[in-house]
Amino acid sequence: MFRAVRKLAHMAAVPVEESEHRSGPLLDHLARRMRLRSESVLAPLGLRPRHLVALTVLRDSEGMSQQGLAGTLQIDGTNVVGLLNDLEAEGLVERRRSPEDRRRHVVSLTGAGAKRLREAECALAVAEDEVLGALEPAERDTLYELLRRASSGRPVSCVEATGDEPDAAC
Amino acid sequence: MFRAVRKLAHMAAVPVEESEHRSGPLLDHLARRMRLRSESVLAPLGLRPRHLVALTVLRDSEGMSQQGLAGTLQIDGTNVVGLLNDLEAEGLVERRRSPEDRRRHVVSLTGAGAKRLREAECALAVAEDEVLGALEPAERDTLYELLRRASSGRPVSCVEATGDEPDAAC
DNA sequence: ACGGATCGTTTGTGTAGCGCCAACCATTTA
DNA sequence: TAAATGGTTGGCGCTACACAAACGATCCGT
Repeated sequence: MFRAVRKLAHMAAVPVEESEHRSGPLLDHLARRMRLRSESVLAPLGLRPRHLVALTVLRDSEGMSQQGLAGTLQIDGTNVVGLLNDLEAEGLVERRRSPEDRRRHVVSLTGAGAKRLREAECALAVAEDEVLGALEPAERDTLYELLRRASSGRPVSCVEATGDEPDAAC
Repeated sequence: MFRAVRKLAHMAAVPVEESEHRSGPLLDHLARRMRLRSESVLAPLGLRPRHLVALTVLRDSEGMSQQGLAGTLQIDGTNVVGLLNDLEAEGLVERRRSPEDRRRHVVSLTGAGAKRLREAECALAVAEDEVLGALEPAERDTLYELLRRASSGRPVSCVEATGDEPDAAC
C-alpha cells in the first residue's frame, strides 16, 4: 500500500494506520452533530443554522451581491432570496441597490444583525463545548483558524478542475 | 463599526479573545461544500456521503451494535437499518448476531468494505483538494487530526452538562 | 434605440434526508 | 410468563434544496 504520508514532522505522531484517510467524512459527521446541537440553542433567537452561516459570511465580507452570496454558500439563487427575506424581516441585514449596477442588491449586516450574531455565537458556545469536548481550548482555536482560512478559499466556481481527470492518480 | 479587532496585543498566550467567533457555522459551511463536491466523485462508486461517514466510523470502531451506530451518527435507529441495508447489499459491511445477546447485531467492515472505503477516500482527494485548497498539506493533516479527535468524543448522550449551566455566562 | 443578457423575485414542482409513530419478530430479563 | 429491548418494516410528514418558468428592472452591444 502506498501511504500518503506527507512529511508531517510536526505534531504528535499521526497514527496513519494504513491508508488514505480523508477529512471529508469527519467534517460531515462533526458538522452534523454541531448542527443538531445548535438548532436547540439557536431556536430561542429565531435563527436556524443556515442563517448563522449566512450572517457569518456576511460579516466576513460585507457588501456582497446576492449571487455572490449564492456562490459562496453554494445554494441556488432563489433560495438566497428566501434566506435574506427571513433575515431582513428581522432587520438583521439590509438590501440596497448597488449604485454602479442598479439591478444588483448589495447585502450587508445591520447593527442589529451584528449584535444578534454575537448573541448567537455566544449561545453556540454551549453546543460547541459539547461537540468539541475532546479538544483543548488551544486546539479549538487552531481548528477555528484552519476552518476560517479554508472557508475563505474561492468557491470552486466552475471549470477549473476541468474534470475528465484520470482521478486514479491516488 | 466595532468590527472585532480589540486589543490583541500584549500577552501572546491567550489567542482568541476578541469577538465571539464560533466554529459551528464554518464547520457547517465547509462540510456542505465538501459534501457537494464529494457527491460527484463518489457516485461512480455507488456510495453517497453518508455511507462514507458510516464506513469511516465503522473502521474506527469495529464491532458496534446498530444502536451504537445510531448513537454516534446521531440518526434515528430506523434510518440506520436502511443505511446498513445499502452497505450490506454491496457486501461492504456484515451484520452478525452478537453471541452474548442474540438480539443485537454486531456490525463490521468486510474486506471489500475496507477496500471500497480506501478507493473512495482516494477519489475524495480530488474534492478535498478543491475545498481545502487554501490550506497547506501540513495544515490539512493537522485539521484531519483535530477532526478525528473531536469525532471520537462520546456522543453527548445525556446528563453531563449537569453543571447547572450558567449559560448566559458569555 | 432596440434586443438580448443579467439580477432579483415569485411561484410551483420534485426529490432526498430524516424524525417519528406503530406494528411485529426474536430474544433477554425480571 | 410478562415486560423490556434490538432490529425490521412501512408509512406519514417536514425541511432543505435544486430546478424551471415567467416577470420587472436594468444594463449593454450594435
